[in-house]
Amino acid sequence: MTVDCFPVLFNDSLFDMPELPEVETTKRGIQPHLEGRIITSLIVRQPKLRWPIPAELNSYISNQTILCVSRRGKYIGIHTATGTVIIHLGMSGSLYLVAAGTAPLFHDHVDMCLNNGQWLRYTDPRRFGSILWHENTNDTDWRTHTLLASLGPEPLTDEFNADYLIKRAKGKTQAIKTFIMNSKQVVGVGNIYANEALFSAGINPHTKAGVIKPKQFMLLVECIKTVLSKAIEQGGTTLKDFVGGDGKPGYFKQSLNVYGRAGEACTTCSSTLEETRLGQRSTVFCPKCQK
DNA sequence: CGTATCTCCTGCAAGC
DNA sequence: TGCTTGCAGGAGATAC
Repeated sequence: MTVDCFPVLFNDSLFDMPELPEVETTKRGIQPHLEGRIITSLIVRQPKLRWPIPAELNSYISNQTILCVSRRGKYIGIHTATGTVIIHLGMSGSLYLVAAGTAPLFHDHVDMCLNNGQWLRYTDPRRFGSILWHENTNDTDWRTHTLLASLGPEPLTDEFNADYLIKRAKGKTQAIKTFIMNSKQVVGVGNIYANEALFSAGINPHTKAGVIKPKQFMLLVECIKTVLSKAIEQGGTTLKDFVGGDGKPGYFKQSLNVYGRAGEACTTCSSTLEETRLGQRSTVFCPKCQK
């Protein structure tokens, strides 16, 4: 049996959490298997995701050729001539290719059947993800969809720089951590990487965004770019172990300095890392290194 | 308008 | 051992 499988899977026995690097890795992984293929049908076993999968989606995309696959923030777009399938992985979603007919497990909610004997399988235990449809019109593309229209810049582009962030932060009383996690300011900075970037930049997560100095913003921007691009290079990370198709566990987790290390020693100064809550999110920082 | 809180869901861990 | 409870989190919805 030939299983031309996308070689990156999450270990489903462990908690996993797609952040921007995982989404980018997923997009890169599935892209070559999808582009140019024809969608023969869509099998929906569980339509109840964050929003219902459109009931007519199968009829919209059947017999359509996949023109390209793209990413905006944590959204993946699968583009056809008539519109775009918009997929968000939520907190526990994953996408990978299986051989046609592969028996689904309980959380394998959707299969997009292709004309080459492969199915793009969507798995999502917590069902926080979404699969939506944006129909093409004359003057719009998928980025004008309600969920994408007001997204901030991509963190790894030049558009995301210190000048931009300084302007956006001016007068803001919001904590810097929740500020950079707001997708209207910049997309793709999830909880893990927000914690890590603020540690690298030496900024206390509680600091009001508006009082941060330009030089600190320059450093913060660099740290965000570095932490995200490193993770992408390494094929993404997860909260626990990340398993590649070659069977080797991921190793980026081992380079996390603060996330998941509350009560442990700071890698820089050996102080005990503290944990607090910010915006209902676990926040870990070094009280000595991050002022 | 800006900001904080609530909410969806399930798997896992801790506590009894 | 088996039950209950709490927690984790992306990001839109809701409430100030």
